[in-house]
Amino acid sequence: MVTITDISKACGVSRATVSKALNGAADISQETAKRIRDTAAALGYLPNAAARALKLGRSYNIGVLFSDATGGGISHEYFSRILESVKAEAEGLGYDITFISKDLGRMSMDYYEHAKYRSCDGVVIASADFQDPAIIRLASSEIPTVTLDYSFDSRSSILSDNVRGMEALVRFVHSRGHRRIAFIHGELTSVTQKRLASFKKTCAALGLEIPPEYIRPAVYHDPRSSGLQTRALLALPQRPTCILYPDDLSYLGGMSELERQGLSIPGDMSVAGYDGIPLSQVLRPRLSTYRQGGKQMGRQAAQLLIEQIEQPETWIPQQLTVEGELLEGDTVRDIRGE
Amino acid sequence: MVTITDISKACGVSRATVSKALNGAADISQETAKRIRDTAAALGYLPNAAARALKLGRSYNIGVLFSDATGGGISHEYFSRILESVKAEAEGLGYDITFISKDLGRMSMDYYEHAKYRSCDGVVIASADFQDPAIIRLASSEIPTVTLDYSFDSRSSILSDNVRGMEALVRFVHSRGHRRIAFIHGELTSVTQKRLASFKKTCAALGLEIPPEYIRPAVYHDPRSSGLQTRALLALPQRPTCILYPDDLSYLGGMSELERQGLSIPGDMSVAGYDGIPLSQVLRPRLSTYRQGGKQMGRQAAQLLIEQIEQPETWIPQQLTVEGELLEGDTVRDIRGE
DNA sequence: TTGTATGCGTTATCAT
DNA sequence: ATGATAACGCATACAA
Repeated sequence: MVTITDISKACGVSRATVSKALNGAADISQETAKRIRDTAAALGYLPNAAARALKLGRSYNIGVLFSDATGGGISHEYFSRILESVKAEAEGLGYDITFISKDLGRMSMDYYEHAKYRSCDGVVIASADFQDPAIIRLASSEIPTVTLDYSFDSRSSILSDNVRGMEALVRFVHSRGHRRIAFIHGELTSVTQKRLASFKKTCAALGLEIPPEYIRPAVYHDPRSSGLQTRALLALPQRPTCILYPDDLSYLGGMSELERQGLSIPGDMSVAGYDGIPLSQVLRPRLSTYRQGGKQMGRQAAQLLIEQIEQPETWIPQQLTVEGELLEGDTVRDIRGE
Repeated sequence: MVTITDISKACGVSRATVSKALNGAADISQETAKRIRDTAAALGYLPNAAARALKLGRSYNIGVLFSDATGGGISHEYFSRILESVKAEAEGLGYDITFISKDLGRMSMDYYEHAKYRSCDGVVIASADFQDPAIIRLASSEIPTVTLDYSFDSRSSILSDNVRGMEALVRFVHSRGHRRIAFIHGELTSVTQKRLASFKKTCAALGLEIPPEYIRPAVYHDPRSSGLQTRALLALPQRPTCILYPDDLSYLGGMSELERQGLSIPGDMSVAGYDGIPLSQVLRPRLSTYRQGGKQMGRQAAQLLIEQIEQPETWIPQQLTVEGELLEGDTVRDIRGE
């Protein structure tokens, strides 16, 4: 391994001089600096991140936290998109990324400890149970964090615009003549609460009376639970004409149930999802859904985090909202005039 | 930050003693060791990975390389599945994972330099252009590597069984009565060569004559190019009755083209994909395809790599083959007797 | 403009 | 069984 010591010997200068030259310090003569840089390149010198981290207390490494417990594993398209954009943005700014998890090998650590152990300069909390004490500990610590789809007090966060998204969906469905709209929602997180409130508010604004049995609880990204709720909705004396699902993946459970009962989409039942993952647009009929700007969310998260890391003095917590886009798709039938 | 120095003061012993006790050295008395461990826990001590890496030359960190140039970005289901299982297995064995890329911030590095810079103990090369000199440099270096779906000489690798997979597909299609089978293949990588050879060999074994214009080049994970090749196949005087696609995602391009021409699947044209990603089984009709054991491949890759890292003496390069599974799906029509 | 000295937190070697 | 010491590679305060 080539170190600054090797370079200093080769150049006949001290290690301090080499270090300064390599870091572009002002108090090194042009020629010396050039000579040093040239031999560094010739020797194939690479800085040692560990030594630097030890010395500086800065690792140029940011943690990314995907807790699979919530079903938000990396392999879900929505999250892998976010991961990809966080990675791209962070790398562009000179930061590597490392996954933060519980329990590394036989050491048992919580998230905060893991991040500390790796001297992460900050952590993007991309998907997690925000009630988990371990998450709260991390978000309350001195480590800079940015959360996605949840806001901790005095912390930065990137929020998908759930209120507007749900409103757009309901208005769209309504515009196609639907009046009996059911909503299968996910676990009662803050995201769900926003969507629920927006659903009710928009329905009220449109003069729709939604019977309580049209609003049903399920689990995000779990087709099975949404399938069961679909069955329950179909068993009602007065069926809805359209069902909104917690997310695109959950819709697949509903799709199976409708298939099983021989009902066609959207002929016999209109449906809509949420997320707008690529999968949804590959289905036939194309799913009506609301696309969340995952890519932009990831980028912004990385930017906000690194900004906080690099300018801690002037930093102020921010809640950024990223807008999505209605994908009309083909699963909401126009029933006006029927 | 709590360091071993703090513990040594609290316990009235030397730092060396603390270090030994914490690492379970034999030459520390039971009671001292216990006292040290207890106060370490009480003080909330965490080892510092950077210091340890600097001292030991081991980082307990492994790199994962997904070069997006090949279109194998993390957000592709096949790769995100692999990433997830590499991560899970590595973490279970006490290793963190870091993405290895070219060009971190304004430093320009190649893959090898990036891995060195972060003192990675090893690298899983999950998706890459294996002709890229930068990849070759990494795989020829002193850093332990495991490649997926490609073998470098004297290196470990995990291979999906492409020969058997293609054979299974062709035999399945043949068993349904198809004799005019077209194959749209990806770029000419070693994987493609195996699939192509297996395709031809199996066809020959079955007594099928495949005209050269039935074998067409496209690009992996690129629906567009497969769509164009589909169009070309449909324009032939003698159309095939079944088209094999480079992968499930590429099939989507073919699907669109068939839709556009008003052809039904599998009524007017039978098709099959490759990979068996979850998406393929959510489509209607369900795609006939061959599922690659991504999860197992990731696990094995991590195991093989860490084995090599931890027992460099007894290590021998291995090529492990992971078998997949035929998913019959509903896109290959039974045309026997027509 | 350059060099000297020191320490970041850890572990390994060698004394005691 | 325990401790003193040095070293890993780097950056910085300070001296020259």
